[in-house]
Amino acid sequence: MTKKEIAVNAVHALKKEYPDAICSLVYTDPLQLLIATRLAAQCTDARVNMVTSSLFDRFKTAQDFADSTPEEVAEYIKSCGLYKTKSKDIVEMARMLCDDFGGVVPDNIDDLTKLPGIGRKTANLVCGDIFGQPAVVVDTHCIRITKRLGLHDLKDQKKIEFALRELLPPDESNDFCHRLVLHGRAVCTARKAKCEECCMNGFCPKKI
DNA sequence: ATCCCGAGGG
DNA sequence: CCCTCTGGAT
Repeated sequence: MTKKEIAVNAVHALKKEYPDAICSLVYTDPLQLLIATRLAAQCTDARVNMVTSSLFDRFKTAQDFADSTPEEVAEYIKSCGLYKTKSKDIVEMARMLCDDFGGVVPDNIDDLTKLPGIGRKTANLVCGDIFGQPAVVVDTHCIRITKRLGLHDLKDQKKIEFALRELLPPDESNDFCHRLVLHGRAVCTARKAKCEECCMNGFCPKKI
């Protein structure tokens, strides 16, 4: 089976298994998704949702964050880990949003990745979920599962993103990535993948 | 001990 | 490419 055939099979199998490709991060506007995704680094989204609940109660706009300090933001997000860089990034990002983007979250990868702490994963997620653009969100689950499926044997996140872009239908890629996260948590887990109950067991080469 | 919807620097 | 940042859960 070619990589493209495996990719098409995977898209269909996951669509059937997870009909709604839900983002499990809780947010009500673009800025909240931007921040929640930044907080998700090396942290479960369940915990991210716990801290953003009170964080977004205290800070409503980019200006609110810009007027604060990394020290204050850190108090809210400490339990997410990596809190020094995250809190610094969030305040500096908010200040750049206010200074250079009118306090509005930009709608393209190039501008988003100019923001401190915003890399390709977060930028793609925002472009896909907020602005409805074709996006390939390469996170830890995406990297692991697509590798096991034999869709690539790469390590560099950006290379994986572009490799998958060649294999996935543009209008399917965003939902596909969301479903990889759901599948990565429930079945194709990092430690002991539950291949017996996997909907892709029939065609996955299991390159674990 | 190892992993969690990463990003930036060397 | 690699490493580091970090608390919490398993």
